Amino acid sequence: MTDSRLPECGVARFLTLLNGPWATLIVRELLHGPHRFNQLREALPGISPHTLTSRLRQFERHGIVTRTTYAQIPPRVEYELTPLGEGLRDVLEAMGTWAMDVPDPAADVTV
Amino acid sequence: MTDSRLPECGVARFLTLLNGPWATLIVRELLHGPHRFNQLREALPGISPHTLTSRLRQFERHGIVTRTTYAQIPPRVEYELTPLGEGLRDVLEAMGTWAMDVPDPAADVTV
DNA sequence: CAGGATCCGTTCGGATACTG
DNA sequence: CAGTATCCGAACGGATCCTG
Repeated sequence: MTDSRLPECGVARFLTLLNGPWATLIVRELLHGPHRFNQLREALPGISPHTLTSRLRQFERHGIVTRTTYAQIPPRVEYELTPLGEGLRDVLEAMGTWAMDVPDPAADVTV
Repeated sequence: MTDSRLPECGVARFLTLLNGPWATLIVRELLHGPHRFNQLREALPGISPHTLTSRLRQFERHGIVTRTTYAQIPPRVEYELTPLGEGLRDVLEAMGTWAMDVPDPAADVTV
């Protein structure tokens, strides 16, 4: 579908910005404050460095997070939400509270 | 990652319920009222019947939409949001309004 | 410690053709 | 009209190894 899906729709834009299952999870973690790379890895069990880097870089490009490097040995890099990224707090909260009200259908074979 | 990602987190649950780029778009369309199958197809340029059926069926299982069949020729089937699905209105709106405030970075090669 | 490079598997979705 | 069946391609993510 490339990206031709209803561009006038904010929801579609949101999905482009936070695509992939890990995106929102990472943001959610950053809502707790600045994190270092490995801090995020520990907070997100199962995520690979590849994926984490990928999402983080994308967030940078969109101005959702900032990357701060401290020139020291060993290296230290911190990721922090920008005010724009902070704005996601209410959105993620809305998503979360809604989802928790959905009963569990138990079986979910999907497709 | 299967599904072992922070089950206690509502956001993760949300992503499981509305997975895939089309999911939220379909719900958004249904917020305008009941739709027939082909009505949704027309409203969502580019979606394939395969995908649409897949998402719709998933929504049914989760109690987000209802499927009503009218025994007539030609067949007539209507999809409608349940009260649970209606609850997504505020969530999608929050997503949309946030996303529209994000400036366009122009280049977005992703990964 | 932070992350780039590769290779590969899974999933989601598109295309097409065919039914009740 | 409203799907279903099949095949296939693209994207996202995991695993592993290596580097500044």
